[in-house]
Amino acid sequence: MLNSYSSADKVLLAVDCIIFGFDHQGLKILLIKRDFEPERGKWSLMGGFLKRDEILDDAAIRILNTYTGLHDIYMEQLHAYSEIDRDPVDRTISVSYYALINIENHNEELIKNYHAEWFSIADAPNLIFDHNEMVQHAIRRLRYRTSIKPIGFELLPEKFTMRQLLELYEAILSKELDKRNFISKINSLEILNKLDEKDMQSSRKGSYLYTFNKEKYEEKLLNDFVLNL
Amino acid sequence: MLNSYSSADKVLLAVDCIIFGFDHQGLKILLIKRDFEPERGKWSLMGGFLKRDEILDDAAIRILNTYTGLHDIYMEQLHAYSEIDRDPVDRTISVSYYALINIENHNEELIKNYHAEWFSIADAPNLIFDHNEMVQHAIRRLRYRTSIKPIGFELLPEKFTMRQLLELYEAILSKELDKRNFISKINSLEILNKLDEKDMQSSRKGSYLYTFNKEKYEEKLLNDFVLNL
DNA sequence: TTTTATTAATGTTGATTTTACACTTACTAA
DNA sequence: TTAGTAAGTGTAAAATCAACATTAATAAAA
Repeated sequence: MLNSYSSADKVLLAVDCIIFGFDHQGLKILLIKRDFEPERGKWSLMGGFLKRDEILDDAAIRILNTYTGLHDIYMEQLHAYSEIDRDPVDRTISVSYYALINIENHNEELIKNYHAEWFSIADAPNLIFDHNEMVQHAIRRLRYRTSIKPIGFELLPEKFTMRQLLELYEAILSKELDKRNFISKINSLEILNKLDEKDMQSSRKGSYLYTFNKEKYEEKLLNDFVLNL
Repeated sequence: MLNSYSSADKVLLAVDCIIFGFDHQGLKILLIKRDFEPERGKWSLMGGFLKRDEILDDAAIRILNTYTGLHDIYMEQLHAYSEIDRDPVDRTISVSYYALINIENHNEELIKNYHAEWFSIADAPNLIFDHNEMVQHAIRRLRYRTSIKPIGFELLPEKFTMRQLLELYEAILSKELDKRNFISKINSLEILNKLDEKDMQSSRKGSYLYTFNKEKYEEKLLNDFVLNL
């Protein structure tokens, strides 16, 4: 008798994505200006509804792809939000995901079409519904992840300087780090390849460029560790 | 126009609870034998459907209360599970919660009526749907929580011995801990009150009983720390 | 009453990790 | 040639962690 759940209430299930990027200005999130009611014209996370034949992870991937054109992005489920009136239209439960992307890689055109914009974490506008809370939650999770997994591959360009990596960690943890201690800790992880090439933008002397050593990096991703920065 | 979501699919939303307890045999979970189809007679987590006028946290509290009679229990949301056919009856997304309870406190009668039973983590039976995965996930989360928050208040009786606390941590982390190092680390947190009273069950000498210093304990709960055990 | 058996309680030391800290180098542009 | 700028590098003191064994208290048995 496959109808024993008939008395239970069905609800809408949404997925909202907190998309993190990083550039010289610091940690950023990608937001869109809603072009439908309610709250048309207000800023919002990127979201959508779960489809009947879709799992949550795929819905998150679909939504990210719709607004950025990106594939194969690191995403992680965060939390389900269920306040009764969180969405005034209909009872909607939202499951949030966060994604880490290389800010240079997204599709500019899509971003424009959707009235999307990157905002620094610090001066992001007020968001609709409970999206502010979702963002705060995502930042906490990202900070935690930083302490047990290496980070950077997803948020930095292919080639990057030590300073960029340092500033990324500083942005995520929102605290200053000691340059020498940071470098020696990162080096002890052995996840970087030092290139012969230098980046000449930042100084006359130029600073060496690095890439991630993908094998080592992924090995570290598998086994949690504690990285005290 | 409050009908713009009309095209989206609605789904059933369930809540499943992983209920942890602890006694001299170690870490346990509370399971019930399902008395309805599908999978009648199989072991399962305690679950139920989200009601239209209810938030997820409250649904979890309600479900826990239904099966144990307990109120005011530490619970934390874990994860949303959404595989298409995870429940063969109808498309159901389940949000899992885990709870920590004092195993002595539950209502025996309720447990009996529902055919519920405590199982050691190690030899719990196979569970329906994706409930095994939920349990594994909950154990990982519990382990993590142990490393950044004090634990015990919720799982131990009011008065307990150092040995009990040690064994609780050993059960959660599933590794042996050095007794002296453990005691000095716990003492350095200053979250325990040592009583004049002794427990005479365990030895001829008797061992001192402790209670948690609620204020200090909750202060530590607020501020994450790292407890390397 | 003495002995025995059992678990509780307790501190130290060496090893490791973390933190704090400042000068020299390399290069370009003036 | 000089001046200016960020890059690159090492050490020592402090804190924390990990390993380890003996004595104390008591009840039960002899």
